[in-house]
Amino acid sequence: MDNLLTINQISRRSGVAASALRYYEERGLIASERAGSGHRRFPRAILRKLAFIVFAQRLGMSLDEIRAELDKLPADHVPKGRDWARLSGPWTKRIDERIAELERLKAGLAECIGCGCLSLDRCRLVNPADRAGQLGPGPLFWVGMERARSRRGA
Amino acid sequence: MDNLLTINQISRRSGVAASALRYYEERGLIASERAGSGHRRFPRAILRKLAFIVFAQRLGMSLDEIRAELDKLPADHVPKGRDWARLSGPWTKRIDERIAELERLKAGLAECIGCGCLSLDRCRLVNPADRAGQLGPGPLFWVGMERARSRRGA
DNA sequence: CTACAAGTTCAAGTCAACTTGAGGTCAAGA
DNA sequence: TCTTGACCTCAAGTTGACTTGAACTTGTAG
Repeated sequence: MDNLLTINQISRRSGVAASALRYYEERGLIASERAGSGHRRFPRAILRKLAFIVFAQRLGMSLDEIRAELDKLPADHVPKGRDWARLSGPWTKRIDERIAELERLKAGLAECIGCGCLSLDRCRLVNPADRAGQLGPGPLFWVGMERARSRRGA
Repeated sequence: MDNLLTINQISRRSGVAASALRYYEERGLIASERAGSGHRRFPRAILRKLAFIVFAQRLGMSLDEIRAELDKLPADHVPKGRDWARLSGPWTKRIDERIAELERLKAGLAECIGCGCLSLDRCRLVNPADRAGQLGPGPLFWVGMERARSRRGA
């Protein structure tokens, strides 16, 4: 009934800490109205947005990236299924890439390490065409690679 | 021929920054002898160890975990293929879990978000049985979850 | 002999995503 | 009236994996 929820109600329902919610607001991922007292009031639809944020994080996206995605949502109405689907459609590719890397690593457990060829400069497994040209500062692997890629805008 | 390499030689051959190598040594992941000058000299076998470290990092392991694994290597001889294999064997499970999660997330892109059911408290996709009981400080997702799990020793 | 590159140590800085703490406001109940 | 509890802001702290900078030493080439 009550369409506006307090920060702790949202926190409980979403599993996201109140401090994190404030942080998300500060970073522009979510917005809130204010009660007369200055307390935040969130529309129920924020829960769906939070679900999206959590989801995207599990895919390894940074908050900046997520904000950019959320900015694509229509401002004139509460986003519906098709709006969300438009955002998340392209992610399938991302997930597939990640799965592919894992499969490669898994294969390497049997092949590469087992057979004894494991060597940084020769092994196609450990050095899959991108370790040579380092990106940002320091070795950025795994999720790190993802982040570096997006920080540079690719 | 020369069996001992300088830190920059190792850095070049491994793609791991010299500063990172010093850091790894400080953290006990690798060891070095010293030349009369006080400069580090690494045996060539260190390259294999570094390959392992890089590999493990791409699997989302922390340096502490990796060190623990490396400590299981025999001290009485340069580790061979079977030694490495014994370490990395159990990881297949880990990788499979990760792949499974990705598959689940991928399925959710079509199902959950598309159909409009996306909701933190109801969705089996976003809330796969562990978001309720939070672990460490703050939301630890994705790799974060992995780390948290191991930090707590499970 | 003098550069200069390559190495050393140690302390401090970086980044993301939060958390924690101090200090303050406000409304409702005993 | 007093207290409790929920909320606020703002600054500073946390974690992991490094990087960067300052100040210094060594080995080698010209």
